[in-house]
Amino acid sequence: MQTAKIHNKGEKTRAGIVECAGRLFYEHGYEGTSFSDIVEASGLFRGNIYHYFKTKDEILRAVIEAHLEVYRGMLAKWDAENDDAKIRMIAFVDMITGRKAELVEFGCPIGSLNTELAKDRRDLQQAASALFDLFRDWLTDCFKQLGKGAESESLALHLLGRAQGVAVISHVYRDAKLLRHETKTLRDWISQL
Amino acid sequence: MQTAKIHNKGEKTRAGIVECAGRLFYEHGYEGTSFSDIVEASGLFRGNIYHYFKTKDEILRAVIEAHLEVYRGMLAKWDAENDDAKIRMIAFVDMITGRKAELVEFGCPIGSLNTELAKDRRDLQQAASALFDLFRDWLTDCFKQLGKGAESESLALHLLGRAQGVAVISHVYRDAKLLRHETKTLRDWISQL
DNA sequence: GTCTATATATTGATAGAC
DNA sequence: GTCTATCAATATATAGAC
Repeated sequence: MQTAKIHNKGEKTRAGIVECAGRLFYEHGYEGTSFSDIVEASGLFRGNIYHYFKTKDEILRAVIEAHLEVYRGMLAKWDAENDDAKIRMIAFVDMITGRKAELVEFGCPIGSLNTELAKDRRDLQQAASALFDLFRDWLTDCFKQLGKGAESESLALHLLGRAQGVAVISHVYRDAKLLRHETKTLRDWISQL
Repeated sequence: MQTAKIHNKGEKTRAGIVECAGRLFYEHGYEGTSFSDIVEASGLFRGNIYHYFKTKDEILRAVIEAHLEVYRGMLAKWDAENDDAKIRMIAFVDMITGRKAELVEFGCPIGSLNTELAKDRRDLQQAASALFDLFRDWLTDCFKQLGKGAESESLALHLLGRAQGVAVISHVYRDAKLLRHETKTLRDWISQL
């Protein structure tokens, strides 16, 4: 277990590397980002980064952990703000619309990472799939609260898949209007559940 | 324009390279496939492959062209076999179900290629998006025949996105049952149009 | 914990004999 | 058109001075 608070310069440096690498991995892909890219973007020295992470793979695992933490916070916030499961799921869709600029330019940070890693780095993809699990489980709880019982997980995966489809097609065509239209379709689907 | 018929040994060798590289690109990604991988898998020599293609990028462009040709044939077959647009679109969904084994293991050949190239090789992604265009235009025609008029293209992109979502989520979880369930949902959606 | 220099492997690509 | 040898650049990773 890692503390959220940063106590010394080392942890701050480490967190900086993770944030920097996370952005590069998202914008250029994991294999598309070289160690030297991380060196340049972070403003640190090679040896310095290797002091905190033994391998590039380890950096990615730390990035995934950091993302998990961010998304956990997001879900907790939505849970705290709304009792109604439908409104919570709408918040999920609104998050997609709210990030449309980056989604159109770089794709879904979770989906594109998993898709890349699934090709040749199944070990890392297993770690990255935890990001999907997080939303799948949260959505499953939402559907359960709507009385969907045993089909709740199936519905959660359906909605997750729909969201991925929206992200992929909007990204391929770099079309923010298409993303807006498709998320509207998703909101309508949730409303009429 | 390229002739479909192979007339001499050179064209046969070239076609072999394209087929071989296409399979490797699909299974391991474009960047995940090295030139040496193509050399080994094809059983040819480095210089021999460079005789037919000046760069690895050129091989990918030839692979995209070859895929376009295959899919054009598929669409023509569906058009020839069925007058009803709904049945033709069901054939599209059935194709997904029929290829579920490879989709679950390697993802959608069109979607995963575009997603990878969109990150750092926008020049190549532009070429790869023609594969999406092909299905988008064909589906648009189907919706027009169903009397959907001006919203036909929007519906085509919706269905294309849904199909991508099914592929991504089934691939991430390597779950053929999930793919079957989601394609059933797609068939139902088409039926009730 | 910071910084430099370097090792080793692999990448895509080229030259040129046959 | 076939095949070998090799290049230059880049990749990740390491050793070790400070």
